[in-house]
Amino acid sequence: MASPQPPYPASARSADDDVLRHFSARERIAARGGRVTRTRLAVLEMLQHGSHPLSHDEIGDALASAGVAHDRVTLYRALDWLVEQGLARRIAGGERAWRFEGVRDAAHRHAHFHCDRCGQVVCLEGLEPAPATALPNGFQVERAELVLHGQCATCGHGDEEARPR
Amino acid sequence: MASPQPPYPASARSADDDVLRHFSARERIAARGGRVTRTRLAVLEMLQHGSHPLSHDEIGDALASAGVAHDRVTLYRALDWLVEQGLARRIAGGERAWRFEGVRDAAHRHAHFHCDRCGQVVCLEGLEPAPATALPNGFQVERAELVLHGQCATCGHGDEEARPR
DNA sequence: GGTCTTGTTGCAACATTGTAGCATTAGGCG
DNA sequence: CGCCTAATGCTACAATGTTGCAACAAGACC
Repeated sequence: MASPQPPYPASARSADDDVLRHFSARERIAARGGRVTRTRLAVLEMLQHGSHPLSHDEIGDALASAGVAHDRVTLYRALDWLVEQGLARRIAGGERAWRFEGVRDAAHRHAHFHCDRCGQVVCLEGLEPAPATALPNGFQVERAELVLHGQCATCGHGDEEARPR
Repeated sequence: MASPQPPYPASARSADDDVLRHFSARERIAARGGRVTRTRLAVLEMLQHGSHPLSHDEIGDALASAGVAHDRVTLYRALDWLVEQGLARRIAGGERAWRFEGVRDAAHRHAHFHCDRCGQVVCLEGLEPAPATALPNGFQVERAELVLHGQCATCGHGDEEARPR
C-alpha cells in the first residue's frame, strides 16, 4: 500500500544538509528529555525533510530501504512520541491510516489535498483552515482540519496507471 | 466503542412522523432501483432521522436495540449502497472509522465538529467548507472536508466522566 | 572506561475496522 | 404462486493499530 515513488529521496540532499538536519533532529529530541534512538532520529529527519505527509507504512518502507532496522510497534511509538512532543503532526488522510508530517513552526497550520485516485496527500502551505466560526454554545475549538479532495496533477495528466480506487 | 447515549432516540419521534419517514425511506430506496430490505430501510430511516453522523458501530448497536437483526457485513454493504446512491454521505470522523449521515439536499454541504474527548461528531450546518483556493497547477478539487476539533459542550461542562482519549 | 537506572525496544498476542468469496435467502415481477 | 437474481449471512482474510512484558541500551554517575 506504499506509494510507488520513494517519499524520502536520498539523492535530493547534500551531505552538509544532512549533517545539519541530523544535528538538529538529535538536538530537538534531546531537548525534550527523550532518548535519542535510531528510530526516532531517522523518523524525525525524514519528517523534517519530507515535502508531504507520510503514512506509517511509507515511513516504514523508507526506513527499511535506508537500512534502518526497526519494528512496526516501535515505529508507532516513535511517531506517537514525536506528535506528543510537538515535533510532528498527525493528520487524518482520508483513508483509515494516519499520516504524519514534521512540524517546523508550531503556530503555522495549513490545509491538505488528498488525491482520491492515487491516495497521495500534499500540503497546501498557502491555505490556512479557518477556525473562527459560530459554534453551538459551550463548544471550544482547538484546531481545524481542512482537507480538499480531488485529483492531483499527476493523476489528471493522463497517467492512468495510478491505482483507481 | 459506541457512544453512551443512544444516537437514535425513539422517544423523540411521533408515530406520524415515523410513518412519513418510513414511507419516504422506502420510496427513496425503491426509486433508485434497489430492493427494499429491512437493513437498508432501518439504516436509511436512522440516518434521515439522526442529528449527527453515526459510525458503523453506533448504527449496528442502534439496529440491535431496535430489534432489527443484521449482519456486520450486510451493514457495511447497505451503507456503501446508500452512499453510492447519494442517500448518505461518508465522512472521516477523526478516528479511523467512517461516519455516515443522511443526505437531504445533495447540494448542501457542511463542516463537522469532532470532540477530541468523547469522540462525538456534530454537524455545523451553518458552516460551509470553502473549496475555492489557489492550488498547484493541474489539481482538481471535487469537494472539501472541514473538521473542527476541540471539546463539545457536554465534555466542557465538567462532565468529566466522558472518556478522555 | 565500567556500572546502574530506567526509558525504549522488540516480540507475540490481540483489537478494531473493513473486504472478498460464495452458498443461501428473499424481494418483487410476471 | 413461482422464478430470477439482488442481497444477505456466513467464514476468511487484510490493514492498521494497541497492549503487556521481558530484554536491551542511552545516558548519567563514578
